[in-house]
This record gives sequence, C-alpha cells and structure tokens, in this order.
Amino acid sequence: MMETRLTSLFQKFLHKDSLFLDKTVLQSNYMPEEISHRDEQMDQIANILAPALRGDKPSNLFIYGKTGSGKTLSISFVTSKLLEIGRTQEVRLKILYLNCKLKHVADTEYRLIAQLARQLGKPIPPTGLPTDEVYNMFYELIEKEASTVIIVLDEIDQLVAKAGDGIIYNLTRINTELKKSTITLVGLSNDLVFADNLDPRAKSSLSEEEIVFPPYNAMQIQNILQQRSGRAFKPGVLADGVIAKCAAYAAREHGDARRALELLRVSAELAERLESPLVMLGHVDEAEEKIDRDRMLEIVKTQPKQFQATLYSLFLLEEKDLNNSFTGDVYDVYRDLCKMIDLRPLTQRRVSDIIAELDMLGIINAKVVSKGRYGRTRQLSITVPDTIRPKLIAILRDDLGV
DNA sequence: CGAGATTCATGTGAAGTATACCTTTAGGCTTAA
DNA sequence: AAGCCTAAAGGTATACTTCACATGAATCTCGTA
Repeated sequence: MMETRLTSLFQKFLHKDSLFLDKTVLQSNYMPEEISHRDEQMDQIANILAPALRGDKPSNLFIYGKTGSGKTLSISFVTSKLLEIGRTQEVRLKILYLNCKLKHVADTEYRLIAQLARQLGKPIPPTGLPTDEVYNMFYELIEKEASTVIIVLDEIDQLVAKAGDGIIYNLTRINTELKKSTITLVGLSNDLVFADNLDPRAKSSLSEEEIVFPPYNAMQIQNILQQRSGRAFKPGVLADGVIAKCAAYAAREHGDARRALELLRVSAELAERLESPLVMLGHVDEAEEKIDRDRMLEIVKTQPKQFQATLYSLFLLEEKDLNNSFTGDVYDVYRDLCKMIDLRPLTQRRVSDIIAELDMLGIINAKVVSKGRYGRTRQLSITVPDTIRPKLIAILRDDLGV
C-alpha cells in the first residue's frame, strides 16, 4: 500500500518536468565565469596580490563589505585565477581559505591554526597539543611549501570577537621567521567598524591595503539575477516581474545579492512543489518568509542543549510576562526547567555568557540597562517573527523533551 | 533642595577545575638470533 | 637483544565554575539655604 504510493510519488517526480535547468547556478557557492559590477574591486585585489606571481610577498589586505556584496566571490575568483596563472608560470603559490564563523572549527586561536595546518595536509588533533606546538607545526608546513602563501580569513571579525586580536599579530609575525616562504593575510569582514576596535599593531599589519565593497543597488542585483537565471531556468518559466521583485527585496536589505539569489531559487522550488508551471510573484513572498524561517529554525536546532534550554526559558517567561525579561528571571525559570528535564544546571555566570551568545546569533536582543536602585541587568526580548514562533517553540520542546 | 553616598542585581574579568584528548615513556611481552 | 604493544604519566585546550570587583542610575542621607 505504502509502497505503491511512494513509488507513484517518485514516478511522478521523475516525469514532472522541472523548472530548473541547473539549480547549482543559483547556489551561493557557484562560481560564475563573469562577475558583474565588481570590476574595480577585483582589479584592486588583483593588483595587490599580483606580486605573488613573481614570488614576492603581496601586502596584507583587508576587505570590508556587507553580506552579499561579493567579497567572498571576488576573492575566490581572483585567487583561483592567480593560481591558474601561477601554475603556468611555475610559481610556487598556495591559497588557504577559511571561514572563521564556523563554530568548533575556527573560533579559537588553536582551532584556527590547526585548521590551516590541516588544509596543508597535516592532521592535527582537536585538543591536547600546546598552541605553540601547533604554531610550530604550521610554521614547518609553510616553510616546507617554500612558496608564497595567501591566507584568506572570511568573517574575521567573528574570530577576533571570540578569540582576541593577538592571532592576527601572531600570524603576521611568523613572516619574520620564515626563510623560504611568505604569508599574506587577507581578512574579510562585514563589520565596518571592526578595525577601529582592533589593537593598533594588529590593525596596521592587517590593513596594509584596504578595499571597500559597496552594496549592490537594485539595478545591479537585477542584472545579476538576469544573467544567472538564463542558465538556471528553462526559458519562460519566470513570470513577469519576478526578478525585479527579488532584486527589490534584496536591495531593501543593503543590497544583499546572495539573498536575492536565494530568494529566486526558493521561489522556484516552491513553485515547483506546488506544480505551478510558472514562478509567480506570490511565490517570491512565500519564499521570503520561508528563508527567514528556515534560517532561524536551523540555527536554533543546531544549538547545544544548554543554549536551547536558556532560550526556551526566555520563551516561557515571555508567554506570561510580555516582553522585557531580565537575566535573573530567566535564570530562575531556567533552573526550574533544568530540574524538570533532568539537565545539569549551569551557573548564572555561564548562562549570562550564553545569553550574550544568543544575542550575537540574532535570536534574541539583549541590552544592558541600569534600573538604578534596583540594580543592573540585561533587558531581553526575542527577535523571532510571530509567524515562526510556534514552530520554533515546538522544536525546542522536542529537543529538550518537555 | 541638592550634592554626594548608598544600594541593588548582575555585568564582567581572572583564576581555578573537570573533562577529554594528546604525546611520551616505561614496563612487559614476543620474537629472532 | 631488539622490537612491539600497552598503560601510566605528564601535558594541553575547552567549557564551565568560583571568586571578586565594577557598574550606574534610582534612592537615601544630611548639610545648607
């Protein structure tokens, strides 16, 4: 019974014709062969990195730009070209790319260096070694490469926020010890004031050169979508104005091209699932909501138990007590919750840090307020749209076993 | 009445601890000469 | 005697706890007008 139903479902799926020609074109890791509206920035990057082709050390480079302004794409485009040419010229050249945002991958000094060393082909244990030891191993590896090494650190602001700016200094300092190789640091950040809070030494060494990526405007985004959709979709499956609408939505949020592409892709996926022959404007609205929802749910789902418990406590509190809970209240609820679900309660000190991290993730909003005679605390509110709140709470309940 | 002291709740920094994991080393066993 | 395996010893990073001090505006205190 079940079997035949599934079979027919799959059959139908196979025979239904897709709206897509090639969905990967719309995915964020897709590398187009032309990048529009970023010629100037790419030229700058290329100019700065070009000395690598002669075996010289390029200047360290610092790149600003909001999310979806093409930083990552441009740098990987330029570096891959650089590698390509380097190969024909027989120049020793190595590019390491690392996204510092990834939790438990590159959010401490040890893990960052370990991860870089792994990229050079040496397995490094997740813990146990002294950090200097890992530095030494990394140093040996670089030296063995005997080449110009360019290290791209994406979302470097996240790293510095968590692990301090000594890392930058340490990395650049290795250069003075290297004989046969050089290291060039390329930092990408979407926090525009990031460098201002940096240690002056770290700052001056990191931003020997600086490039700013301005956000795309609506026309440019439209143009990008136009180009990609030609490859991604079968002809004529997009209703009039779909692209314009995606572009407009994304431009509204500081010209985030990644978001625009995602919007377009998800719209089409929705249309396909609803068996619509065309992607309609309505699908874009639905997609907009779905993206936010999925992103938020994904974040919450992947948090550790203690984080979820803390968050759930805040939800519980908010249910009966409107907005604006304080740390102490949340902690009380959290304690009770822990007892209920048999979870070892953490100290308030730690929960305070967890709250700060949830704030960083953008799930909640925390503001330190002083209530005068009645102390000083954080004022907390949840920044989850009402539409996905029930679903989110359901996930928390499920994960926590409430 | 107003300046300064007090107060509260907890933010925040630093140091300490438990745990999980690493390398090194010493001891015990096997093996080959 | 040499080689190999295992377990203990000694060391580290990380997540968390403990300790202690910092914060900052509402409230209180008390001298002064």
